[in-house]
Amino acid sequence: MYPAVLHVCIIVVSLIYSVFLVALAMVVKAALAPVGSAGGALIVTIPTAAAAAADGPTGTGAQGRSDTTSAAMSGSGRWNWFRLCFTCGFCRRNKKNGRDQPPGGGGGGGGGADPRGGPPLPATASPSIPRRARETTGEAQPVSVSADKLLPYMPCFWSYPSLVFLIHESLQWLAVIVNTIVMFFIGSEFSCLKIHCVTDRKLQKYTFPLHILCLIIALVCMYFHSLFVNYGKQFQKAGDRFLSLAGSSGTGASGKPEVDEGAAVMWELEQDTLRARLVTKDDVPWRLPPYVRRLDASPALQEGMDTELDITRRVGTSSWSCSEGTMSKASKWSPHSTCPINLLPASASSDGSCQQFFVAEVGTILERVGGVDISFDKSDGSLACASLVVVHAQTLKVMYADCAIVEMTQPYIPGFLAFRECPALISLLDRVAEEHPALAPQVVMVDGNGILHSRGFGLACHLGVVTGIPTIGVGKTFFHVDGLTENRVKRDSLRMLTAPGDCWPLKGQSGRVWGVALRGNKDSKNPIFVSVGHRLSLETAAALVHHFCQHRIPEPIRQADIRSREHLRQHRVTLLQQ
DNA sequence: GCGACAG
DNA sequence: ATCTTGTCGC
Ligand SMILES: [Mg+2]
Repeated sequence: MYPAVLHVCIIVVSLIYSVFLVALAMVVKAALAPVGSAGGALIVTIPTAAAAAADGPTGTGAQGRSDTTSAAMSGSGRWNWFRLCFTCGFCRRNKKNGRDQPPGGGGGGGGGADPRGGPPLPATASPSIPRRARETTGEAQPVSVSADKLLPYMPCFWSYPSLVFLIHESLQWLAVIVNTIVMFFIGSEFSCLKIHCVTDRKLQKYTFPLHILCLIIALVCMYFHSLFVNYGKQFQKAGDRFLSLAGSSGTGASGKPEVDEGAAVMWELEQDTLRARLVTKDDVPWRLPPYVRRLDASPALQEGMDTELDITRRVGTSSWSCSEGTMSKASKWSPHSTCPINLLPASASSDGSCQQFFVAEVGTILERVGGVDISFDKSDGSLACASLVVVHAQTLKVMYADCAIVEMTQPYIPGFLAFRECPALISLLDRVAEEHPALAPQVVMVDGNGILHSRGFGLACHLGVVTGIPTIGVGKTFFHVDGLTENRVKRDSLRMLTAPGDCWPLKGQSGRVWGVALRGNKDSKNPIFVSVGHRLSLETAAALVHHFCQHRIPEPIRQADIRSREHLRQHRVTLLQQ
């Protein structure tokens, strides 16, 4: 019976909430259009237990403000106010604003208050009300909702899956509403539950008016909420699959992009010709700095790399064959449908044509390590921002950063990432070599695999061979190849990688070592996958990547990721403002 | 036979 | 790759 009641509540609240949100969004959107850069916010205040007990129930009130800098919050309803403001999708709690919760939270006993709108813990309710209220009003920061924070979230608001949005938010809202209702009864002293206990040899009397019920309901809500947050992605995926299934019967054009098989043949040919120039051994003019520690597992890596150089077996199980260019029975294209691979790399220093970046570098010590990444816009598939960052090897400080808004022409097709991302990255590398040659990277870490690839030639190899710069491939998720599956690799990594710097070779069914799973950080339990790009051995690459692993992602790639995303956000703002 | 599949 | 909330520890 109780779940049914809960279910009805969720549905009712969702309906009201959705209507409210749509109306609100339309109003704000219309109001913002002529104003331009001035922001707007709608503020809804709901009292919490402390405020209600101190001032009596004030109910909910809505105030519209055009000048956002003068918005003030009442009492300790701060968190609830914050919650409402956020769920409206209008402002986002950023790091600078986050100081409303003092970092030294242990200083007061009031740290037990539930920030999610649930009821505060009983022990802190009555004695800390005045101090807490004073603190709150005293440091009540005017919450500024500036236009550049507000505008980029409007499209997201519309594109957020409505079912997920409703369930997700309504569960939290239910807790807030129940809290409010119960607080109303508290204000009128409807009923009380009294508990006496002894602490510090002193009799304490606590009064919990309906708090227990409120607590139970809120806990149930929080339970469902956490359940939903955990499995939200899977729900979303299932929903997408269902929708695409339902849609495909009607339209048929949804989901993955169609692969032009003629282009795929051309791409495979290009990969094969470029792979002839690939160098998988150390072939660099500079030396590794002494502070870059070589990893312990080095001998195993070297042995595995050397033994399996002439694999001609077929990787993958697809029936597609490229003999004579006949795409016989392949209705669907697959990245693992490959020609027999000849993974014979060229001998080191086979051609000197790639040396234009290193004329004056002979004998120096490695100093500048680059990282590249591209961020995308979901609403506009062709809009993207490519970024190149150069990080100093010893200080890990950013020496050079460059972003460029680019237009993507090719879709993402597994196995052919290079044909989507390489042009933008090459132009960035060309630009730094031309305009700031002293800052040009000596190595580039690429957000994508190198050798670890269904055809043995991933994005990092491609970029390295085309530009001639030594590259390292760093993957965040595993790319299935040669009988290695993500589940097994993750499980083994969890078992084997215990200390930072631990790595183990990814040896496939054929015995070839495709790369290493590396645990860069003490805290990151899932590894990154380092593979050879160009002109660097696997051992050197892994040691270098580990040296930059302040976080799970090595610093150059991480910075490029962050900066490209931020640049794209700014670009979206300027686009929307004009 | 079908699904998996870096960013 | 993209969307999102929320918590925790250094
Ligand atoms: Mg990337």
